[in-house]
Amino acid sequence: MMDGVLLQTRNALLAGLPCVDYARLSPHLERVALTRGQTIYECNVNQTYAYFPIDCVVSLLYVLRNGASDEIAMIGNEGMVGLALLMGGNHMPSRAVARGNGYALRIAAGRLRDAFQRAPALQAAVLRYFQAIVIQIAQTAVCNRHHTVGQQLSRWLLMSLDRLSSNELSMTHEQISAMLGVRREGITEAAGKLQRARAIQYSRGHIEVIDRCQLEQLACECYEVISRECTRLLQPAIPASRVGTMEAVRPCRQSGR
Amino acid sequence: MMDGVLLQTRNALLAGLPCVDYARLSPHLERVALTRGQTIYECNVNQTYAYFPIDCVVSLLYVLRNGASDEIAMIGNEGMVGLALLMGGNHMPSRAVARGNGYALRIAAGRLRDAFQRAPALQAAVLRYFQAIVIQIAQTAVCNRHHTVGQQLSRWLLMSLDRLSSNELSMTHEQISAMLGVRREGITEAAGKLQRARAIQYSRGHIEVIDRCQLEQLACECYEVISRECTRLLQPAIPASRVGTMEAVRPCRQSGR
DNA sequence: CCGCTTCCGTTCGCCAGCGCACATATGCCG
DNA sequence: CGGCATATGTGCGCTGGCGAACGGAAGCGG
Repeated sequence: MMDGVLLQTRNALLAGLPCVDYARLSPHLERVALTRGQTIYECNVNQTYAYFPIDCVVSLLYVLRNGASDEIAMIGNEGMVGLALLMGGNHMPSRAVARGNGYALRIAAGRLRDAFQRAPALQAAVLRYFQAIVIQIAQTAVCNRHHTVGQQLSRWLLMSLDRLSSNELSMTHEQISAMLGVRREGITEAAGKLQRARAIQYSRGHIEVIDRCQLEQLACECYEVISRECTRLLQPAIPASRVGTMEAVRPCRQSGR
Repeated sequence: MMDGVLLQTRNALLAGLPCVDYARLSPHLERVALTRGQTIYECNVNQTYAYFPIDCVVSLLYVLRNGASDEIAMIGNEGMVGLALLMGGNHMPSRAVARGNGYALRIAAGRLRDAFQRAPALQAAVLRYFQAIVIQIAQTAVCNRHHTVGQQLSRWLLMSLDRLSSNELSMTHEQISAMLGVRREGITEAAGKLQRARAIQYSRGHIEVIDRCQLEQLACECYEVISRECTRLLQPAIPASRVGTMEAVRPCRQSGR
């Protein structure tokens, strides 16, 4: 429990809270290990805990009747998993899955609801984050409709990178295809192009991004929008005294609109 | 202003509030006319008023750089327009457009924020509604990826019907195509099939649904999910004393999951 | 070192939807 | 009633992505 304090500041949402609010939550936060592929929430099942990822990414996945799936949002240490629990719906028609091994801080639903009511800064931060998620989902919808697999893959890689501390990720083409809701072959082809363009490099479930800027060129405008809105909505909530705890979250891009 | 009370109860979100909270808002609500095609919020511009539709539908539209567009959510008298204003982001990268002539109640941003903080029931209702919107957007994303234009058109018609008091709507194929993010010809073809199947009937910008059940058969599972979650999330907030004011909102379907 | 599983590469036929072009048809307005 | 803008119908070639099938290749465990 001693390392709890250190760990909590690694989640940007928590790190951005004023000390007083943070202190209110702190005793109820519990560090838990998440394992690759672990289902955190099942579809339409009440969410009993909320999770604040520290060093792993969680995907919100829609699964259709015919087995097809589609990632609608990804959550890293910039946010939290379990919004339905604060919104009052208690559950969602989507599944939450950990995309890698790592840790998260979890808190019981009731405790969090309580804090949400009493701590205005927490409420504000969560609501702003929630808006960021909405924008992410909406942009995904648009992207699904209008952009090619190659563009979507680029966007997805960039978004993943923003939520990881390294520029390497462990996912097979098969797994990525389930996220983007396309065929495995489609990913193989698109990834092949990116590799030939020396933007990425991969082998048997390990992908490394070696030219991030090129990836940004190849991605559609969706990435830029999501990225911009995400920083806009998360930044202001973080007091100056706490900056420096979330380097990994900040994307490297610098372009205007 | 005398008819204000009557009108307010025609918006389900307001109708569901306890009298005390409703009374707090009431003096600040102002009836405004919305005209077909009117832009209520422009992209990335601060939202200064929130709107509670009474007898018209508002679309949230994403517009891409190349001019393509895509409806990500539709809002009728079951909800409100202007969530970004309560979420703290103040604006969204999408546009809000009125889809027909009608009325809405509007309230200044500050007043609503104030009430949101002081009236727990309002807060709860809005948050639950917000979750319903999220689900709608997410399902749209999935639908965009996996389903045919015909299925999507059926879903879209059903969703529109649920938000109108009649089973007739004024939209050209061209306009619908902008909503679904497809070609006009695609809509013409899909609508033609629906008409030949005697599910709908249309002519020059007027579409009438004549066999709703068939439409439900032809739509993808997305409609069912959105519809179910929408009623789940809106229903419980409405005290028994107020029921009967929102017949038009309730869809006619009866199937289980 | 061998065999097996998993992952990636590639091909082929197919089709939904695109973009374009143009042919009607219908209501509206003068 | 006649012209005109708008709405709808239809055809054509094209392409991105699908589904299925199969071959090679890299790791892993025995």
